[in-house]
Amino acid sequence: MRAPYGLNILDNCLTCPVREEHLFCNLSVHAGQRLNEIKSTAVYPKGAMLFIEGQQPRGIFVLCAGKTKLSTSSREGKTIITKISDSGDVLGLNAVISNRPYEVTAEMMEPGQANFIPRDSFLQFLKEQGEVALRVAEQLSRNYYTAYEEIRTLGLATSPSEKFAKLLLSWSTKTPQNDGSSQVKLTLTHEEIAEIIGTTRETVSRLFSEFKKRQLLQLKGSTLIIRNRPALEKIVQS
Amino acid sequence: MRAPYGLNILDNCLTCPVREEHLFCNLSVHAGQRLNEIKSTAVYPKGAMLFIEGQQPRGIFVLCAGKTKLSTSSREGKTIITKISDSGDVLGLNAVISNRPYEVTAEMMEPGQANFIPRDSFLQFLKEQGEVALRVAEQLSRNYYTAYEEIRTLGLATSPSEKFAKLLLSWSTKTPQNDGSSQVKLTLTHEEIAEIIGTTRETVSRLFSEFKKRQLLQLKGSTLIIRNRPALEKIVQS
DNA sequence: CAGGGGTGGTGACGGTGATCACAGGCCCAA
DNA sequence: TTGGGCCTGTGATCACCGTCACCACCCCTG
Repeated sequence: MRAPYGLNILDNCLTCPVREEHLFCNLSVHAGQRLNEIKSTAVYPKGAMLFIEGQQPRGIFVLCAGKTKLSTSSREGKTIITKISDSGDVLGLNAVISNRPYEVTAEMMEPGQANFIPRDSFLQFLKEQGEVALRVAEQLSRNYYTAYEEIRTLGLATSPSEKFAKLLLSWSTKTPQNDGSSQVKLTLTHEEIAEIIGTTRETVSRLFSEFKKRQLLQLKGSTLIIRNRPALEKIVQS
Repeated sequence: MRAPYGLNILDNCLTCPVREEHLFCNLSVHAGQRLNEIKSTAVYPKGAMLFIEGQQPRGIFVLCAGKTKLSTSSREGKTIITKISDSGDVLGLNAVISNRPYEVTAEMMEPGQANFIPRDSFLQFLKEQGEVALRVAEQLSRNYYTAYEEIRTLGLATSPSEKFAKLLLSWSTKTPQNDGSSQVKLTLTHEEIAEIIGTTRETVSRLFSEFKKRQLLQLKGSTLIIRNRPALEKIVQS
């Protein structure tokens, strides 16, 4: 019996869309074998925490199925979501490489599956496999650019509407239609969107109303239709 | 004739405080020699731009003398300063490694000197020298954590006073005195501080007044005396 | 079917910080 | 000495958005 998603990193690689950033795709046969020896697979329910901000790094997680919410919180309970990770993403890499505590909390947003590689085995693996070490450096560099984009969003955009528009655009680019609009399945609550753009649930709610009124977007059930990208880009301006 | 600061990376290494994060200190003799072959040194006036956000990466800069302001701007002209770099720091590393445009602008805040290593030579150098590649990965990882700290500051701290207190504390930790206070030479204008914490010059000015009144800090000429760290920490709370 | 938890809409209110405006200070160069 | 930049302080104003409050859903599960 077999889960519909691959239980094996290499298998999974074959089924997932080809993206260079998939750290462990297209490895040499030998490296792939070693990888399968040191990894273990687990299934997680919705709400499961892969790791929590501040914990010592136990290892890295390679997401096979399910979305994961990466977030960081202040003591008073304010939370910001820094990234929604998807199948194929590698989580906890920075913490493991630099041996510092996990800088975020990783929580499953839906039932899913992940491969786990313990820290020691992984570092050992890296020493043996030069080609993978290079991939890791590139991945770290990508993570850095993502973080920087976040800084620009939080620091340069002043109004919530600007950040909201930016978020909509980032969704929209993934599913372009030929008529200029695009559709996205909306899986986030207003609360979660608020935590992404750093505002309150009420404000997000009002932003949806406003943008609907201004014909920038449209909601059909849980699918979000983004009309008028140019207008959104004008709001963003940066 | 010789500048007071080292013209040579290795010389400079000897004169600068010993910190592991100095990428090119304590290398093997061979690696050091290669490094000196591919580097070139230049002196820069105040206001000089080492590189500008969006440019293709030409190479990395190792700062020998002078402070550098790293910043990113939006189209409308709003600017945030993400870091003040000091002697010993390596600039442009991420861009060079990942071959993406510089993500920030680096501007000399005072006259200074830097070693430049062209992209191609540097990448070649990395391939030859495994030990340095590892250092680079560690440095990238440190950069990432710095960026993350920035995200937490911008995203989680709500009021300007919170961010201001946080900034003061980050200065204060560098120069602890035995009585709990600490002194810092204040080299930034209110405008620049505003760009660091993402607010306006006027607000910074008012914050200084307020904090002086509350006995949190004191100004003697251009030296800033930070009294009462605990109170500042209470303001930060996160 | 009722009850309840999670979610979404919307009104009212008030604090806060951005914006504008202006005045005084400092430093350097002519 | 006298300008003219830049920097700093501070008042007045006002839009905006966070906060609180409440209600209407929707979808469970009992």
